[in-house]
Order: sequence, then structure tokens, then C-alpha cells
Amino acid sequence: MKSEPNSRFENGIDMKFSFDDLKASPNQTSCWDGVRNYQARNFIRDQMKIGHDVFFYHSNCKEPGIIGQCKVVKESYPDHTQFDPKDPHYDRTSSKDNPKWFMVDVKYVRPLQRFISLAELKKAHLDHLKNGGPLRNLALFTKARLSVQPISQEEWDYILKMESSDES
DNA sequence: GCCAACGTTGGC
DNA sequence: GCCAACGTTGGC
Repeated sequence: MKSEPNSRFENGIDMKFSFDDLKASPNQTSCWDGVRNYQARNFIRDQMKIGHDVFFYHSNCKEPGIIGQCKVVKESYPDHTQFDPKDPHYDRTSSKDNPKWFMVDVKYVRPLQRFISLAELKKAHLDHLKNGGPLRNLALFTKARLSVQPISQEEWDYILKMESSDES
């Protein structure tokens, strides 16, 4: 899941939500509101289950990359911000009877032992495209603009291995 | 701040 | 249902 660690204002509301912000949330848990893309919505609504592991990715910042790990603690329910006219993610075409947008709750787990930058992931991705390897289809590159992306067990395991080795 | 990539909208 | 115009994402 991608989130912006730096302040950026939309309709006077700060879009910042860093990994530290998640840690500082009540019970180290937060809802993941504001997703307004159908593909991402479908992952949230249909795929994300309690206990699923999630990488927390910092985007739109000086050094983008994976900063830590969190997990799903509450499954899909309607995103309240779609009903709030003052919210930047208000959607007047959605109704409470038939909500369009959903969210899950995620809970902080741990920071990675080291930051895994986009550059490093890209390097591995390009290598795996050429020579074969688990990151050849990583959604971060094949579905780059999605803010919520699926990850396979194989991809997950490989990235965890990167965490405990030196950057190459 | 630029802009490529890509998703959405709406006229036809 | 096509597709041009427009909007958004997010790396650089």
C-alpha cells in the first residue's frame, strides 16, 4: 500500500500519512480511506483478508520505497469519506445504500531492517525481466499507478530476503 | 515543476 | 462502443 509521507494539501486537507503516522495512530491501527480507483477498490473489497501482510510504501517523496510492514485487521467496509462533502474524496455519485468505495483497517507491524528503495526494487525487477526471477511481474512496475497493489507470496519472500542482505 | 503513463468522462 | 479530451499519479 502506498502512502505519502510528506504534507500535500488537497482542498485544504493534508494528504500526509507516513509509516510513523500509522504507528502513532490509536492502537497503531488506521482505516485506509480515500482510494478512488476501481482496480484498487476491488483488491480492497474482494482480496484483502484479516491477517494478510502488507508492505507500507512511501510515495511522492524524495526517496520512494518500502519502509515497513503492516497487516490487515479489519476487512472491507464502506469508506466514510465518500459521503462527506467537505472531504477531498467526496463522491456525490455514491450513496449509503449502495456505496462505491471501500476501505480496510491496517495495523502497524514493524519497520523493515533497512529501507528498500524504489531504485533497488527497480534494479531487481529489470534484472528479473531479463534473466528471470520473482520480481519480473511486480505490480509496482506493471501496475505502477495503483495505490493498493497485490503481491504474491514469491514476491513477498524475495523482498524480505532483500531486507536482510546488503544492497547490491 | 515537468511530463509519461494511464484511468475516466462524455459526445457522437 | 469508440476515442478525444481531460484528470491524476508519482517518479524524476
